[in-house]
Formats: sequence, C-alpha cells, structure tokens
Amino acid sequence: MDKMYKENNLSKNQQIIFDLIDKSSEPLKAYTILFSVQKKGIKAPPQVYRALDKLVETGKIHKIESKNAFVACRNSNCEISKATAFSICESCEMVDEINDDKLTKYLTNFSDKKGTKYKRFNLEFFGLCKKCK
Amino acid sequence: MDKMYKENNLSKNQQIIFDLIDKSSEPLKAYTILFSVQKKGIKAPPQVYRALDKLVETGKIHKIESKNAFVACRNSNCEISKATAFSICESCEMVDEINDDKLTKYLTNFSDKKGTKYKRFNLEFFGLCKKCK
DNA sequence: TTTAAAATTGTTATAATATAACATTATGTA
DNA sequence: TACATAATGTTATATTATAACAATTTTAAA
Repeated sequence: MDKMYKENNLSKNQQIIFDLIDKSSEPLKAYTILFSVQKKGIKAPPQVYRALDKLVETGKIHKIESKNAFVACRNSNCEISKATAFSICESCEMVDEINDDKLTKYLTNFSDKKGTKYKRFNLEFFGLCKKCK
Repeated sequence: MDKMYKENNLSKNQQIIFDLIDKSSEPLKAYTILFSVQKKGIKAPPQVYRALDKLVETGKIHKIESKNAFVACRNSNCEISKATAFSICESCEMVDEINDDKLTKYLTNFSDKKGTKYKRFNLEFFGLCKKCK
C-alpha cells in the first residue's frame, strides 16, 4: 500500500473508531461500535478493543467505567486521562465530561491520611441532567 | 423451615456472600465468589449477582467499577454508597476505601458550570500503595 | 535504500462478566 | 390465615473482553 493514513497520529482502525465515538452524542459500547464498523471491514472484537485500548491510552477517548462505554475526550486539560470527571444522567444516560480546573486541582493534589498522593483518578457523578429534571 | 436468619437484616445468601467479602483483604469478583460458595449451596451466577446487587443497594459493599470487583464498606459515613472514594494500587491491586470528610463534603457540594448538583458520586484514585513504592 | 524492530491488522476461538425468564419457597404483615 | 413481597433455585443465554497466532504495514536506524 502506498497511501498512508498518518497526517494525524491515528491508524486506520483507530481513526474509524475514534470518528464514530467523536460524532456520537452518547457513550458507545464496544459491540455497538463493532456492529457500526463492520461495513468498513472491522469484523472482530479484538480489532475494536485494540483500537479502544490505544485511544484510551493516548487520551483521545475515555472509558465510562460504570457503563462499559466510551466517549471522546472533550477536555484539553485532562492530560492523557490522568484526571477525568464525568456527569452521568441516571435517567437518559447522557454523559458529559466535566472540565473544572478547581476540581482537577483539588483532586490532583489530594493526599490521603497516610500522606499518599495519587497519579491518576476517575470521578463519576450521578444525578439528573437538566432535561430530565 | 423454622430457624430464620434474621437477627440482622441479611438473607442467607446475602450473609454468606457478605461474610466472604468482608473477610477478604482484596476485592472479590463475582465468579471468584461463586466458586468459593459452591460448597455452601450457592451454585449459579444469578444467586451471586442478586446478593451482590442487594448488598450494593444497601451499602454493605461497594463495587470497584474499574475492576468489576467488590469490597465491604469500611466507611460509616458513606450513606448507602452515595459518596464513595477508593485508592487503588496499580501494582498489587490493593484497594482501600477513603474516608475523608473534607473530600466527601467537597464532592457532595460540587456543582458544575451549569449549577447542577449531583446526588451520588464514585471516585477512584490510582497510584502505588506504600508497600509497592 | 535495505532491513530489522515495532506497531497494526486480521482471524478464530474462548474466557469472563452479567442477566432473562420462570418456577418455587420463605418471610413479613394485615 | 392469607396475601404481598422478598429471596431462592435453575437453565439458558446475553454481553463484555482477551488469548493466541499469522500476516502486513510503518518507522527509523544502519
């Protein structure tokens, strides 16, 4: 092959899957993604999971742990997923990334009773979004 | 049957599974639990998951979302799992519940840019525990 | 520009996590 | 008692994720 896909830094499968997640207004699950990209030649779970792993690793997407689903990063400050926070609507399932410098600073600097600091955190808030209230 | 198991408020299966989790020094996964309690007559996944659901619901245990595993609640202040925080060692996998009034207050009172407050949160910190440092 | 290492892809099979659905028994309370 | 609710037992299956291996593409160094 001669036309390479590296204007940016994503491989073909990574780009396809990132685009899908990035355009989505809601978190996408791995198998939902799989079904959506089968027409593009991505046919098996490992292809999806490998792309997801890489995208998470590079901070392009985040995993919403409580939902086993993935969203595109909307926060230029989250520094490769070291400090993530989300609001999750318990009614409509909507997820928003929270980008709040004070919160990030507070948690990044948090040290527990033994004085231990942590290099990474993930915070998930649950409640009702504006629409659902 | 005439001997009832209600000095406390847990049913038989709930008590068996809670005891196991409570005694464990590490988070337990559902199928690990299943294998451990088969000798006590709990033979199928739904029995385990139902007990886990109930125990989570009542705040006796918490689910560590990033590990799909369960720990006993060590925090009398977490009010039925409305405000949970954990430290997770990336090396030895140890999990500790964080019981920090200031942190709880800060997050319970947190409101996002739209002024929305949330009724529940779960926070997971990742790093190295004292032993692994 | 060859070439070797690293990254990515493709593929099959299977492991691990979780729930649906239905029948039955036990428990709490009017 | 007798009715509603909760808990249990059971089979089957859905959902989420990885192991293992072969092949190709990309990167970057010689």
